Amino acid sequence: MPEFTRARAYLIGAMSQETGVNIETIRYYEKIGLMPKPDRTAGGNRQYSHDHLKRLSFIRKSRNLGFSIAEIRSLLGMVDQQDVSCGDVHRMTVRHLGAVRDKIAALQQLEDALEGMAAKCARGDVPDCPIIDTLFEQPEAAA
Amino acid sequence: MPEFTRARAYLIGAMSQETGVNIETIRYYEKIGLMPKPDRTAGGNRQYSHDHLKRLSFIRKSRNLGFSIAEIRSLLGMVDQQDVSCGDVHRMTVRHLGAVRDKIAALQQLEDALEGMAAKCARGDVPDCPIIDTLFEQPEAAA
DNA sequence: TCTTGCATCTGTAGCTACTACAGGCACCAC
DNA sequence: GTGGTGCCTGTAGTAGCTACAGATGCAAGA
Repeated sequence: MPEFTRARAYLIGAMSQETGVNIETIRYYEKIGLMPKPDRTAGGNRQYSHDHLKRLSFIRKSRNLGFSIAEIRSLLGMVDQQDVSCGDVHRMTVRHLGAVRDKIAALQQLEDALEGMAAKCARGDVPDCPIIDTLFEQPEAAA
Repeated sequence: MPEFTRARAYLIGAMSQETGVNIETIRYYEKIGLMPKPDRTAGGNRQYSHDHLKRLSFIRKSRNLGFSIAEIRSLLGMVDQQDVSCGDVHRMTVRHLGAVRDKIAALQQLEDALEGMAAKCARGDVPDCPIIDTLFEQPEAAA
């Protein structure tokens, strides 16, 4: 990649285009301290460097992987302190993987229940719907 | 079930106990119009009937099945108007089932990606972490 | 030079579905 | 009458944005 590309400065619209992160979201990340305050042009517009771009792309990817803002903050904290221990990152990833698997299991249970309900239903214009009946049954013990 | 049980009145704490819905949440459902305003005791406490209990239990079950408040509102709207067409309910259920399946698929993709990342990682106290490297790669085209 | 139009600015309010609190009553037992 | 519990209202906080309003910046065309 040619040098001038790396040295280029980006306005917020370009950042948004390059990373797919909404302009408002970029400003929001700045506000909550996930992105550092960038330089400004003479007129007051934000001016980003290639490093900013890489960082925003990191955040975007991590968000896509389902990491919370708090988790990304710790990941970036490690990066910022140049104190990246692979063990720590691995632990966070595995913990997160566990949470994702739990979510999948819960949704699969839900899928089964919904399938069962849909199968019971006559679909027609009948007034008595087994789905509604199911939902209107006696309350169970508190979950 | 004996008649006196059906005729009994419940205070908000009892409603919460019977259904497992938080007291604050019950008040919140009243505020947003999902639960009707109940009678009050002389002292001003909410007093619920068995019908209220059934309705709240319906809401709770539907929430557990992942229906949004808006979806529950339409389900209850049909019930309230005694206009429950099984076809409509079935359509809502199937649409919701589709959304749940989409979410499962997305999470499974995420699971794969996280597994891949975790597997690449040496776990040790090495400074160069492949997980971080992966996340810090060039930005892709906007998604 | 003026105008047009797009990009960007700040700041605030809204979204979902709750949850948590503060400060105050009602009611009961002792 | 005092203590404890349950309930009341109203407001603010949570996550992670998104959507405005109203004011500028800036570049290109007439």
